[in-house]
Amino acid sequence: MNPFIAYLKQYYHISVEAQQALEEEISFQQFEKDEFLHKEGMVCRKLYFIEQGSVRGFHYNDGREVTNWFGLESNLVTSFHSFIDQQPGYEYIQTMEDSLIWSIGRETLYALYDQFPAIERLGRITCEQYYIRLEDRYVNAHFKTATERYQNLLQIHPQITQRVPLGFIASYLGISQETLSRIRSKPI
Amino acid sequence: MNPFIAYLKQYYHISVEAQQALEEEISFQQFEKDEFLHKEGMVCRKLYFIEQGSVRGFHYNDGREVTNWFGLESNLVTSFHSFIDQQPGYEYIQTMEDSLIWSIGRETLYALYDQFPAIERLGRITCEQYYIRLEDRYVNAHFKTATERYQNLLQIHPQITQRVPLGFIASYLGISQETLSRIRSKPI
DNA sequence: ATGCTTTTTTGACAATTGTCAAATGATCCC
DNA sequence: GGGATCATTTGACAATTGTCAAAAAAGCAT
Repeated sequence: MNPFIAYLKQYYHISVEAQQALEEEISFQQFEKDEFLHKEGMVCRKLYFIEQGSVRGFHYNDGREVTNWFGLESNLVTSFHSFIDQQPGYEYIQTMEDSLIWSIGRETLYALYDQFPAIERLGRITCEQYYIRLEDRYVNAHFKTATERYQNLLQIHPQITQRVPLGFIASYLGISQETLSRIRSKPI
Repeated sequence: MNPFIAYLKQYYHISVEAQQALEEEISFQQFEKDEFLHKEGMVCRKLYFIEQGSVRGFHYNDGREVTNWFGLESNLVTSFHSFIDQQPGYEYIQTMEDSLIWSIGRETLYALYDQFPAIERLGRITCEQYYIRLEDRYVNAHFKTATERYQNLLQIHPQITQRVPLGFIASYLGISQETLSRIRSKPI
């Protein structure tokens, strides 16, 4: 089965018809490392599903790149604010490795919401689940020390340090690269 | 019109039938300052709408209270993680002022989702909008300096310093009360 | 392998913020 | 009104983290 559909079905069961309709509307693309899925100033029209590989969302803050989130295998990603309100945003989405990625257009998705309440339910449920994740991320980022945040990240994504440059991770954790390097070299 | 319903209708138009069904299911309650809407270890079964007053969400971190969010007039609030997954959580919700608050039960809301796709759409849309707010909050909290975060808060909620103790605000901003006091006393 | 580029580490110092303690100011309640 | 409680400010110092600069290590292409 299509991995995107299989992923969605974890959250809520949908009818064969709804599933077929979805399947017809999603498209597949291969990306090389460092390609952009989305850029600042654009309106984001697609919701992506990472089958394999990894991407990051980042923006510029006082001329510096700030990595805001990572998307690994089996993650839905989009430039959320831009996608929902169909406004240009400040965010970039870029692959960090060669990646296999599925996507569905916003217009298409919304048409499916009209046609199949079960698909809209899926939309609601995944949004809720991603809200919870973001909230956890927020609490972790905002109220824990840099060392705790790093250890937390290692627990959730043990492979991440093998796959993602230190600078991106430091930026994601909200600390300088030098500080992260020192945290890593410190004895436990 | 009921202020809760009026608030929801900003996001998406619903039929008179759906509106009546909603109206029958919501209930009203007055709370005094410092009352709890929800406590750690409980499963949160209600979604609240603040007509007047203010509440905060907080939890304990190493024995210290940490204020995670504020809810003022015309805000939907709940202990999100607990409400969605119906699991006990670590969060408290407490009023900060005498408050007028509407609520709807989770079971009831989900029954309405089954009956009226338009209400489920409303659920999806509000979740999306609250996701966006949380993302903004995340970026602001994580990648800006304490002074910038404070000024940002003043811009969004100018009245907040008149209504909320400094300690809560400091905790919300992720800094110590003393640091916030010094930021405030500093010349612009 | 060799050089070239990128990434990571290290050092020295400065800036920011936290902590503890005490003083001041505000509010509540009887 | 006055004492108790709570909230805010201030000071001194310590801890954490950032910044800049340079060195070391790792990765990549030819």
